[in-house]
Amino acid sequence: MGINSAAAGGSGGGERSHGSSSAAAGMGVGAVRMKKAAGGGGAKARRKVREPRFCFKTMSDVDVLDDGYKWRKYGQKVVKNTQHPRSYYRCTQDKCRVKKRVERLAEDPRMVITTYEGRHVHSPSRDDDDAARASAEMSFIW
DNA sequence: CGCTTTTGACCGGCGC
DNA sequence: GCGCCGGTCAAAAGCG
Repeated sequence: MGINSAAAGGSGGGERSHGSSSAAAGMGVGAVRMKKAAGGGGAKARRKVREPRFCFKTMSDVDVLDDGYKWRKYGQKVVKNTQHPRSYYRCTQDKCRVKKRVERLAEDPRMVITTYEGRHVHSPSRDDDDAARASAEMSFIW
């Protein structure tokens, strides 16, 4: 078995609670930053309502599992609370601004926390190809 | 050829 | 008031 989802609460989903303490200083700090060359910075006003973020604990040896979407890595940074680097992924779909955050646990390198932010606006590719069922097990949870 | 990936730098907001 | 952290963007290079 390559995939074992231990989503705490899974669908229940109240995962966004976050301990808040640990990384505390940082969790909700610099999250909204616009372009750096916005031209003097200014004129920036985004929706005050943010998409809920779903945290999922996935047990796998690889960082990214094919959940049916295409992801493009756009950044990697190391967090203090974690001894491993955190990876940032973004959906490359046409209008899908969904963001995915992958963090590796220090105590359990084989366990990774996948945080999905935003909602997809198109259907997964797996609906067309059965072969993609590689993660069919995952779809059960979704 | 197209797309993806990698690193660095910068900034934003909060905390103390 | 200042420092700190995390997060995102930008560009370039390599590969299929």
